[in-house]
Amino acid sequence: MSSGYVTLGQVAEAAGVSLATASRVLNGSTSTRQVGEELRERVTSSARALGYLPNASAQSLARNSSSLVGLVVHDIADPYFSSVAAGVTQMVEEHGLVLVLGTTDRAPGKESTILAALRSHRAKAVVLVGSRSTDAESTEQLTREIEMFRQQGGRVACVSQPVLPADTVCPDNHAGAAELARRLIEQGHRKFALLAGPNNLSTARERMDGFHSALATAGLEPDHQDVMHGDFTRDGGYASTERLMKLGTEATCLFAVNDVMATGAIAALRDLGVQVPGQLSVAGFDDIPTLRDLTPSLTTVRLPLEQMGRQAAELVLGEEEHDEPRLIDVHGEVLIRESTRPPT
Amino acid sequence: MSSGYVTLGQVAEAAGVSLATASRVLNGSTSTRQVGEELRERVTSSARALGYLPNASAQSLARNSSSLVGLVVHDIADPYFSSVAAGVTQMVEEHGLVLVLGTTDRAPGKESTILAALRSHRAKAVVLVGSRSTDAESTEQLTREIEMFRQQGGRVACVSQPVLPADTVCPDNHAGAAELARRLIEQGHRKFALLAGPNNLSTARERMDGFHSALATAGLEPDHQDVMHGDFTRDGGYASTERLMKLGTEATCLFAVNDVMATGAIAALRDLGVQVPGQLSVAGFDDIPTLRDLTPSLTTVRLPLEQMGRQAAELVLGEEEHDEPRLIDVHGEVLIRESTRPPT
DNA sequence: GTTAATGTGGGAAACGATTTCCCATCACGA
DNA sequence: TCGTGATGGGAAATCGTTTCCCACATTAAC
Repeated sequence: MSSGYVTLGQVAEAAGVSLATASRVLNGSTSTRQVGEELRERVTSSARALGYLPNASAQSLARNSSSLVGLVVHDIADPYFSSVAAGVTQMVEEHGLVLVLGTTDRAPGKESTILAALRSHRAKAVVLVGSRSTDAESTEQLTREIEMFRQQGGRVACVSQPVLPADTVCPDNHAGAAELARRLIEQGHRKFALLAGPNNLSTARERMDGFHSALATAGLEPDHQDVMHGDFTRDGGYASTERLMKLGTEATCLFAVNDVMATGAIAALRDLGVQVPGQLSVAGFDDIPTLRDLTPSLTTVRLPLEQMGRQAAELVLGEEEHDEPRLIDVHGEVLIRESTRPPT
Repeated sequence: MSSGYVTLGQVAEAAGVSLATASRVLNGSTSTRQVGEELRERVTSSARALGYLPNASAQSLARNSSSLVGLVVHDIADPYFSSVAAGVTQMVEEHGLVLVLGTTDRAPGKESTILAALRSHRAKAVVLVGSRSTDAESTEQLTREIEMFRQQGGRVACVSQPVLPADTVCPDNHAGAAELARRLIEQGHRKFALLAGPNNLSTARERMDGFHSALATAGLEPDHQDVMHGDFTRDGGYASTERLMKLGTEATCLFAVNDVMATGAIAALRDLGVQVPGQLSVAGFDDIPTLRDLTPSLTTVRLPLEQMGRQAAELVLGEEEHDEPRLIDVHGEVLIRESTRPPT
């Protein structure tokens, strides 16, 4: 008591039963095994009396599986990730499991490191969020790591990473961006500037491609559009926009491939004295909840971020063990708001 | 190999040494024990060759301590918490440890549950973030749980929870709010409306008290100010503001005790057709990074959220074991921006 | 009235590491 | 040559649970 730990042995002793019996009782009846009503009562009551708390490490060791579930994101302060994380967290706790959060800081090898740690802890499952750079070497390493994780009985799901061999919840970036482009063209825009993010990120690339393909369909020459690459962050958007404006552009509408960059773009334009949407329209992608109160409100493509997190978690926490990877397609809804308007 | 696991025993066998020696090598020499250079080499190389990954559960069991560090927040999607979380995460990973994230959803008993789970996992430390309701019963239970956590060798730090018996990183809410009030009075405001949040939350209460005390000092009657209580969320701020305006107020400035509520307030005012700051000034508290691009930009009190997270983590991950709780006071910097201006 | 089937409980071997003893071996000085 | 340390390495206990397997009843079946 003084030193802190109450073991199952002590509970068993106090209840006058064997270790095995005590374990059986506390595990909520191991399958078909029955334990007498009276003994069951004796065990539970002395467990409660002693304040017994099972040693999770010992359980994991014996069962060769823990109650840990991993979640890997690039940056938890980024509202995109924290929204998805909220969904994942919710489901994980609902299942009575414990969430382990790993952040990569967008460093290439970090995911593998985190996955190894989860493997070492015998984690039940892991949810990988966010498109990664398509760097061949680290992708290969990650794939290997995922394979090992699976072999150890762990389950893997991804959000927005269609490349990886695992269950995936993925927004239809291409269609969403294309639809957005159509709507903007409908508004009268003909010349666009694109804040494209890092060009080796699948998400960024898909959104750009979708946008471009809609332009092509409308008979507009994608090649004539200005494209700026930069960080997927608010500051990245700010910097890219500054660069863009310094270079000069004829665009009447700026499409940032995510809301966070669009926010940076609007800030940059304000600092440069460019009216939004008066002189330049701005559109984003994601519909980040925290950014919904921006003025002007962002025209964007709404993604159910939290729900995507929940779905991904369900994919790995659910009963059924599928053998081939499942893909949940998420539809994005175009929202035309104040930040875009027909060009003058 | 096929079934997935490589144990230390296999590594030892491959290297032709005993389990003990292999362990000593891989633990980086247990204190004074030396292992021959040649053997050391043989062990590490066959560990690498076999792809040995220590079983964290087994290690925890043997050492009676794991590499897990807990972080408890109310809601990870709330940018206040995700900012602090980013700081904590950073330090935890820097120390080569693994972060466990628990969220309470603002439910009273949840923290204790999470703490018990961490105890069960023999977590090294835990950081508790966010003021809790001053509900006597659950506070007592939490205090007990913290005490047990400590007895098991775990360390505890809090952010913004000055009540609890543990190392704490706490903003000086009173002083910050008071300073803000002074600056607003300086601008010419005399009549304020307060969005106070839940009135049993220490943070909300302190900020309100600080604000009020500055008013009193300035010879203004705090009692004459309008006060609205409500959720600490964006929607809570929105709802409270609607109520406030419906009731009517003579205030020229609205102080929301956090930025998230202030954002809701501005949204509500916009929907009601009230100009900010033209007809009504609005001020917040925290300086949430994601909300810095709001228009009008928020007058607020800047808190170094991420740094606070880092400091809390350091408190509990650092070398020295202090016996009496330390308190790190965080100063908030008043930022007068666009959302407030002298009343007309 | 034996035998089989069933239901209950305990004993003891895992699980995979760490760590404490204890035993070789070797070198060195007396 | 014989202690006497020092040094490197192995055997085994230990951590707290789970679980396989066996023993003993009690009852059912033939």
